Amino acid sequence: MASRLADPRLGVPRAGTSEALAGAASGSEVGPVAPADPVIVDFSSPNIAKEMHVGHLRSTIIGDALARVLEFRGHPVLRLNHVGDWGTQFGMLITHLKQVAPQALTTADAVDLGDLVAFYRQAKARFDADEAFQTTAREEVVRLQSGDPVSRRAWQLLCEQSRREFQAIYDRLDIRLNERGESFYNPYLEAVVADLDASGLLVQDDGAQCVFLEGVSGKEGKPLPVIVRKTDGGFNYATTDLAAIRYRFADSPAGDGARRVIYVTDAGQASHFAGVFQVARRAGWIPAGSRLEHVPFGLVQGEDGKKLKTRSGDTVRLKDLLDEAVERCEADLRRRLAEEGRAESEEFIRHVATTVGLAAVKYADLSQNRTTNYQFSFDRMLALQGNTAPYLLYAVVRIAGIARKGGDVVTDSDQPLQFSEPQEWALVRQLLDFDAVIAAVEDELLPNRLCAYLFELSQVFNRFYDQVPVLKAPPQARESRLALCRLSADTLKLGLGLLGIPTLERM
RNA sequence: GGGGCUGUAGCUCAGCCGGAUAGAGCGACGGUUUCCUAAACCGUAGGUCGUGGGUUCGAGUCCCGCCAGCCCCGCCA
Repeated sequence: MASRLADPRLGVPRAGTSEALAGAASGSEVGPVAPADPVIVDFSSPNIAKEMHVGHLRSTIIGDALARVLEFRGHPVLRLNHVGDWGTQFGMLITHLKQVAPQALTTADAVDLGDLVAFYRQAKARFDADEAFQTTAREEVVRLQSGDPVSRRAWQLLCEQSRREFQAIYDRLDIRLNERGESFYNPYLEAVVADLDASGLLVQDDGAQCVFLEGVSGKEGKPLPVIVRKTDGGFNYATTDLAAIRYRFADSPAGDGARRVIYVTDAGQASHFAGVFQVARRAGWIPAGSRLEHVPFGLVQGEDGKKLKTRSGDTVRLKDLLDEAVERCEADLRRRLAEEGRAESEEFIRHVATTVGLAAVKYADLSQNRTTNYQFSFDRMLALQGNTAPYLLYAVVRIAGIARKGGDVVTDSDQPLQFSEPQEWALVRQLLDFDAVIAAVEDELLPNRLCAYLFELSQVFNRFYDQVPVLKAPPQARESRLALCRLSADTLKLGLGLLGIPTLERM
């Protein structure tokens, strides 16, 4: 306990160092310290010219939390936003815009993202219905991919427009990401196919170039192919994903030199990644001892158990969803303040509502085992009791209240800590589990384990708070209890921080 | 047709790679406030772990069959 109080890392060893000794001294059993291998977390990944929706929310929140945990453990983490900024869709969109809104392709800010989404929809409809349009669109893709300046400029404008919109969301959620879209891998696609050919994996089938998968059979018992070059000579997303894997594991400067690559996408892509991973492995692109992992998550469903939609049947925009969470939170806070006769500044109310609202959205998502579908409910996530963000944040607030009224805790007190009550021991036991939980999350990539731990910690703390006096305790017990409070607060703040959730002093 | 995921209390979910009487929250019912924010705490009721077999000293957990829901399956990403 004493060593934890003096340790800003709360007993979690940093990978690749000998801090495991410190962990052992405090009685933890984290096991051998992993080397500080470079890790890539590929997450969020929205598509240009489309709006972010709840599907991106899960990837963004889970990916960010995993990246934070891995960073905290001492790994150099590259957070990659593999945005959909390449491919047939741009042929469609640019062709359509050239005809109906050419200014959008030459002038910045001529259209906003909402317009783009509408244009995209129109373009897609024409593409599906009109063969001539389809041909023109495909030609446009070829022009873009071969670097035609007019196409290139149009593409850049579209990307910038979308990028600003995405960034607003990321800023709001405090998410750091490096954009490296599909287009980045364009120069490597030829080499990928050449490599596969050289290793004898490439097979010409039905006009397309494929690699046939081992152990996976499709219709009529034929092996399932991964198509890396289409009949028309173009590449597709599998080629891009392969190029990305190859680049990410390749040593610098021709690559990222990663030793663990993590993809946070919906579970629907599981078989796609399984196929692509197998091809990459057989091509010899994955160094021995490296980990290549798909971190799948389930669908976000409405309370009816179906895919989440607005009342009018549209997909829910992420921005609207976050707004509503904050608005509901603010309304609830104002009602509560009125009931309690508390007067708080507008700034306080806005700050608390924003923090709690966004925390609730994040926590609701992270606290579930990601592999299952997840039922989205404002009422449940904003509930003040139960396994929710407000409950955890409230525990932190209670401790802050003690600190305000009880002064500072002496960090290097000569007095040995003394505990007598079962509630104290329960809290001690829970606090000492923190490092093992972090190690488990690092290994299993399941943020809900950390959530469950923090919820239990809050419960144990609330019991302690309710049943054991702190400030009114006799001097020696008081010091020990204040130390428990401080370590509880530190653990909650650090743990929530690793989930991307900031805490409050008052709420 | 092939493959994947899921099925645990009325509801939403845990259950950490088999180990003791299956856990939590919500909801229901009943309590607690001259005291550090009651956004809390305490208690009661509620489950043949989808189903049928098998492996094991021991299965919610592993294997097989079946049923139900969702998702994926050659040139979209």
